[in-house]
Amino acid sequence: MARKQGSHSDITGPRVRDAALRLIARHGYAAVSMRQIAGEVGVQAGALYNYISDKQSLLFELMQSHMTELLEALSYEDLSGDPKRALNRFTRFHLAYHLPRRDQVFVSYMELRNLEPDHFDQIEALRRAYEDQLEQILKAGLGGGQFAMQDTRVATLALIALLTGVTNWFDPSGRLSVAEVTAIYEELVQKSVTV
Amino acid sequence: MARKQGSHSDITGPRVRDAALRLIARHGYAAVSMRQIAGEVGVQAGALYNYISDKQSLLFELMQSHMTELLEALSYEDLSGDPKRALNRFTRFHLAYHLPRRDQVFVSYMELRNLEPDHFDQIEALRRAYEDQLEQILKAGLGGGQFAMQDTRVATLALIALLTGVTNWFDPSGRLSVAEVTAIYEELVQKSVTV
DNA sequence: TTTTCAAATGAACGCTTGTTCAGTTACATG
DNA sequence: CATGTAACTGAACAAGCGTTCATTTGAAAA
Repeated sequence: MARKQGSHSDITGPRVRDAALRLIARHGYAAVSMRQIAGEVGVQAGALYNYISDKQSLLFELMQSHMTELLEALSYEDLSGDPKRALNRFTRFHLAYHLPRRDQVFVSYMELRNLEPDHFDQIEALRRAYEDQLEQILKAGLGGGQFAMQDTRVATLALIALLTGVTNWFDPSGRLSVAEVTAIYEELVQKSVTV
Repeated sequence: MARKQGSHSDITGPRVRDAALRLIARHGYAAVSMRQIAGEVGVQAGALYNYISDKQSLLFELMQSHMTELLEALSYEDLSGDPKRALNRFTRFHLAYHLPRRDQVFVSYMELRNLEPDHFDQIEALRRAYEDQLEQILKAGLGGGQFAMQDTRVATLALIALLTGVTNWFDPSGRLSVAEVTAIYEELVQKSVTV
């Protein structure tokens, strides 16, 4: 067989990335074979190479697109003005963006060690840019007297770990809704740095 | 060659686990081969099977011993009495125990998905027991009026994520000492749940 | 209807994987 | 000094790996 109906390149391409993302999130980059990804898509392994250059690039592109899309989405948020309001906005944004994208988050945070050095550096730079946005808020609040903390950099990393950790346990069909979880995290975050 | 000097079984055994722990923490379970572990120890791959039954059991035993030792160490802490003091003690314990054991933490938190179902269940039960100790403190403080939070379970998971995240960035030769980092985290944790 | 070519197959490539095991070595014991 | 055996080697196994490529397919264009 070759292609079965119509033109496929604009359909199969995204399907390859979707399948790879899901499988890698579940089993890890090294544990997932190209043949598994191909099987999920419904093609032979060789066909994947019409859409990716190699396995390593596939991983990098998944992580890179997650990070750039995250940063772009954040850029639409208004984080100026009152630091308390900005911190709440950041918290809400982070949860709203990450909770529906648990596979992306998993891959982006767990597979860093499987990136080649220069791919790693690129992802790290994007992550750092994201963290810096939060740190700016904390610095503003510290300078303005609304916040109190011993170290804005450590507080930034601590709060991002706290916020991102939600993806490890949140169950959309569980006890709590996204709105309820968001309210809980908002309070924890707010209080942890407030005077 | 066979053995080179003296009896080795009580030396090589721990060396196998040490090498496996370090390599798996760096590269991931699926990415590390038995030959790499053997090479690190200085033996051939076949010799590993004098000390482990198979690769999967090796991973499980690494994670299990980390979790049981963690729980045993925690059992020596006095977490009764004033919830505020107990929470500070828990925070200090968590950091003091985890910071010098970054490889164990990495493996225990990242390789859960590579465990077979019943191994996974056993590790999850141990983790849950650890989390429950923190939740008891939060519940006591909530009942006693020292703490305020919307949900003790979510707060527990959030605080553990915050505390464990430190292992991802802490650098013993970096800007901050363990004592300084501990002080920073103590304040963040304390404030996040205080009335 | 014929031509064209994107999209896929499926076999093959050299290499690595976890694991087993007969054989070898060197130490401890009698 | 001889013997037993713990500790290890090194080869082998079948299976799977990422990747390449000549070939086939079938729908769209002429």
